Amino acid sequence: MNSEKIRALLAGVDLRATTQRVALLKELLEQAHPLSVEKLTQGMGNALDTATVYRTLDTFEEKGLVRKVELAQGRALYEHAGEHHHHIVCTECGVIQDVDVCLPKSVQGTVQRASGFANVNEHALEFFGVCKKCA
Amino acid sequence: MNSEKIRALLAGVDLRATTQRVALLKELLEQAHPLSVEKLTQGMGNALDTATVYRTLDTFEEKGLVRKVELAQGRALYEHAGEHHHHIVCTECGVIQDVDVCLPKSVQGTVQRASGFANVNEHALEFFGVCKKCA
DNA sequence: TCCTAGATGCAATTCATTCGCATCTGGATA
DNA sequence: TATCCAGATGCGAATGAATTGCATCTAGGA
Repeated sequence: MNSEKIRALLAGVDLRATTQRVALLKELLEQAHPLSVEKLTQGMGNALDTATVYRTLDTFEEKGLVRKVELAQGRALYEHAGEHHHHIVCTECGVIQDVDVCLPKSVQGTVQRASGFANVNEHALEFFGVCKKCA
Repeated sequence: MNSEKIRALLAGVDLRATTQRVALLKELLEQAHPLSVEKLTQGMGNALDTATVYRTLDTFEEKGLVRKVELAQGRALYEHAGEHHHHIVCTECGVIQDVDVCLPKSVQGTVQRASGFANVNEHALEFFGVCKKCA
């Protein structure tokens, strides 16, 4: 993914293409799985300040560029917001993998009726197991 | 729920029935929904030290008495481990409600085959929406 | 090229959670 | 029932992710 495409992505959501934003978005696109702020920062050679990474990720999330994934104990993970999908986590080593399984479409409607909520917009689904390497 | 029953629950999982454990378990059973450590402590009149609450909840979790629910931003919630169920969270006010919807039984098997994991033991499923009051 | 709203870096802060350690106590034993 | 001690608790200090205040810098339009 070259810089121009990344700058176009930023322009598409009305964000100034700062050096830091380009670097961070590139990192998120290249590492196509959920990453902690620490890993992201390391991946960019510690060039960005931690506070900047947090603020930028928040901005990206508001613009729909990234998704925040709360899987790990005590630290948030972020991934580029491609198509809707879920994850499976190894309870031994913590490795995270995408899965393409999702809920039957009818479920959110069922939940809405059963819960009495005015509407149901999203869901999060994670599986936990043991990966081959750890088994 | 009287103290004797609670002491029996503790004995059933080989835990000493201390004043603190009885109080905490009682609180968890009476408030039948996920609670933060802060709410739990308040609910017991701030009688227990925070560190004790954390340590006791960890112990309860190991023994299968409580389940830790990671829903809120930056703070864990705990609920008495009754039967397997999921939650729906209001994205406006944060209220959490149980839902009895679950995945079709076949899904974990599908995930196992698709992911290449050695086994799939658990899953977490949360819905997000807007409750009637906030709509 | 100039100008400024917005972005960044740095340091200090917040806040949930954990830990070290001295003291206390449940419950088994004599 | 009195004694004893492994395990539990309280307190305070420490940790670590995340946030914030503020001075400085810069992207990008004028």
